[in-house]
Amino acid sequence: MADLFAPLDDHPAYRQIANVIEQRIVARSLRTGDALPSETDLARQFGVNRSTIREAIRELETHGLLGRVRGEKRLRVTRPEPGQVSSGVSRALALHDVTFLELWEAMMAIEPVAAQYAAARRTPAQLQALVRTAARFKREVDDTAAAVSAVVDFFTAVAAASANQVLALSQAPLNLLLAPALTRMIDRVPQARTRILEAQGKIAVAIKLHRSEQARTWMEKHIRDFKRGHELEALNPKRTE
Amino acid sequence: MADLFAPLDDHPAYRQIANVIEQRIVARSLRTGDALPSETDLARQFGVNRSTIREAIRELETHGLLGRVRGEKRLRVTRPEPGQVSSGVSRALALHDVTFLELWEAMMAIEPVAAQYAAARRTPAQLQALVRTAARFKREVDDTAAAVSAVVDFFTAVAAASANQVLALSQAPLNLLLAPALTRMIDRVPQARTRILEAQGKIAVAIKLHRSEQARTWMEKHIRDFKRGHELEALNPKRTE
DNA sequence: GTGGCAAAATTGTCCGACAGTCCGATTATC
DNA sequence: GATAATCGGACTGTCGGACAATTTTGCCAC
Repeated sequence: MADLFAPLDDHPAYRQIANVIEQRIVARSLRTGDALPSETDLARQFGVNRSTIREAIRELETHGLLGRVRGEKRLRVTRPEPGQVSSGVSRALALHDVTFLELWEAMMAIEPVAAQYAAARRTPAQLQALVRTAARFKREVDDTAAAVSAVVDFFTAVAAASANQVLALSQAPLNLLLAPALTRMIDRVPQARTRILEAQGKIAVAIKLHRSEQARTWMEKHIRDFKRGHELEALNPKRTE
Repeated sequence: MADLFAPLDDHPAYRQIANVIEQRIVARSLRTGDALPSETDLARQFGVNRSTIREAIRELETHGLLGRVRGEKRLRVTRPEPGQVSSGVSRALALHDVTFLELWEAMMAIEPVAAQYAAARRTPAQLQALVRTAARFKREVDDTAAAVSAVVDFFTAVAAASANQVLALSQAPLNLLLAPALTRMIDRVPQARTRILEAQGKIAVAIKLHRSEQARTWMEKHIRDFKRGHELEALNPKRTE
């Protein structure tokens, strides 16, 4: 049964101010790139102290709605960068103790589709970027950290080539979660590196040739391999050294 | 070619402090539910002014890492709530002007899979919640706002029943973007309401009976309908009244 | 142990201040 | 005339202190 009265929570001034400015930004009344008035000026306009304004600004800054270009002093309205947003999401997921299986299922849902659209729509530049990360993996295959980073970048490149911001932004957080899991796995499962190398090659070719179906299928196999690898890793004893 | 020197960016004190505290939280050295020291105490520990601490805290608060239970004064370590996180993501996507097609493709990737796992793993309680939102849609089918909200909640309920936090969190932002698009569509495409009603029924039954494949298939049809509806809407003239 | 109460602590907000730095305009230089 | 050096103003980051409102705590009586 719903209560008759909702508890009223008084928002402190800094939050109210943050909300007001946020609404202006979302409503495009403040547009991307616009410079914000100075803190002193804002304090005057809102009729509060500068300290209060600063707290409000911090809020918007961490949301990625405000930022400053390097070396500049004044804040400007910014569009939240995918990297910033996704790192927040993956931190949240990490704190919720997501299992590898949960991560894997989500990857299985998203990555193949991204690959499929990437094959259909990639630009030459995107293809090139993708091929380069694949080459990087091949080159640095023995340096675990570099190899893992290359794998992650490969996924990112595929998502970027999909020309779908929603997919790309849904996919980005998965990468950050994948990295640690993959690091463990790649060291303990000998065949992992070869399989990844092969899969990346097949996927890259499919995307190059605009073969949507093949790109999706190979990406599916690729991801499925991760699960196999993870299961194998669980069986193998830790390397003790 | 790479520059010889990278630009050095000095992080202001409030950001450094925020980072330190954040790391402690992520590393579980500060655990969920723990109360944070008072601002004065933190200022002493970090050797900075209380104002600086406050700015740092605002940062962590908006990330959802700190929060306070209603009516309490002291801050405690909190796990970022999915709702909070996803609203940030969808705001970011909105500011990036995602198209309906992008949204649709992402839904098409995620929702059917969520339905599939929901059918496999839903608890009785989750099923009940899901059935209730379906019933709510049926009941309020003529109130556009309420109907749209019910549709969104139906998706949320399915994702929750999938027992996969990653999928659920990937799916949540899509809802917030779907709502406005759906509102326009449902008013202009007469058959939309009936189709949604039918699809929700089929999906609910499939999930009830643990029929994974059926759940996924029906969800696919359901989502596909959205695209059809969107195309029809584009053809139809706006209702002028 | 429980309830009640006064004292201490804490948060939200304000005020004023100052060093370091960025920006724009003015002036000096080639 | 174009460019380089210079200067003052504006702005941010940080500091110190202050105060009301409210929460938390410690204590006492029951």
